[in-house]
Amino acid sequence: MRQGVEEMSDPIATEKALQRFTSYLKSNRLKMTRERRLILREIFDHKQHFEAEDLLMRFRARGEKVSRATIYRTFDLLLRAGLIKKSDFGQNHFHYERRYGHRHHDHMICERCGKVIEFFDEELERHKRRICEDRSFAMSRHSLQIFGTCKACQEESDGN
Amino acid sequence: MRQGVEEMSDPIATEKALQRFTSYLKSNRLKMTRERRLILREIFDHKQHFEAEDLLMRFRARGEKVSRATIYRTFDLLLRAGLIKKSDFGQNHFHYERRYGHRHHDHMICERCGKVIEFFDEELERHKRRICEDRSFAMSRHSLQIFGTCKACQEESDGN
DNA sequence: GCAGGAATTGATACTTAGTCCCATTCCCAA
DNA sequence: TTGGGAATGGGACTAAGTATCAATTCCTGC
Repeated sequence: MRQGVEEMSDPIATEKALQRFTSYLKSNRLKMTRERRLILREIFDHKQHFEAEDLLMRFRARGEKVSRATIYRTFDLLLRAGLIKKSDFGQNHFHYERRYGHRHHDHMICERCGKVIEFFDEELERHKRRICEDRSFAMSRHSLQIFGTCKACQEESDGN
Repeated sequence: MRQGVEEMSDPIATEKALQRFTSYLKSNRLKMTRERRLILREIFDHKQHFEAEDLLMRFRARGEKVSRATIYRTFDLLLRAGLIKKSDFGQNHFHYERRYGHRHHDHMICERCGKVIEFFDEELERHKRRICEDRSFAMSRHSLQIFGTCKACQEESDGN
């Protein structure tokens, strides 16, 4: 399976995220540690989407000592700080994506090549809000995934 | 956590589902077995939503001999036959729901009491289709979950 | 109705993702 | 600079789901 969403990093965003994380920690009387800094940097300096195991492997490959437990614990903090987002792409583990400087969006997932396409549609958002209002449901978050076949894969199979 | 969606069974639907499953099996040169029948009946004679472990426990409680492996294997067949649907409600295991005689719908999940509210909105569906068309993405299925607090839970916390 | 081979099952071992535990180490405010 | 709470590592553990394989069941053709 090929991979998708290789959008690269922005060093300024990384610094801002780091600042935001530091202040989140401080305001909760938690500490900034070497490991937490490493994890945040690894996330914001690299591709948009990532997974826990994936990050662990990258650290190991570089000989950087960060344990699996710390990775999961830090993800949890980053989620609370609103710096990352957790989503389910239909596999048996979670996918994450960095969030700082990224507005909400939904996903299309190609079942053939695994590519993840982000999209945003204001009208769709309005609809979701309206549906909740109609039913007096207080929405905190939502998650929409559309599975199917991307354009490239459709063309590929047409060609054969 | 309280449970939601207790919509009860319709014996005619159960029989139709059984017929459909039998013909699906036949056309794939697979066999109808005691276990497969039991599982399908258990699903269609009971509540709309269910989980693998949940079903296993119910069989065990009744002294009915059906193994975990068979349950998962049968779920897979029922999915292929289009008789059940698999969804993710943000826990670390999958939830399923029967599908026969049920049109597509989305879910609201109350983060406080665990209730699952089904809803359907034609305009929202049209939107999803349009978004895919605009991007030449061939949608096969989609899944929308809205997380938040249901009306009852909101009122409960207002009262305190 | 029966035989026989393919399909299915159950039990258990295994895998994978993620969590728990706790002794040791690290951070940082005073 | 230091004291003590916070955090870490790493291994044990859990939970959901999958693989294996010998034993059993189904069902088609005779």
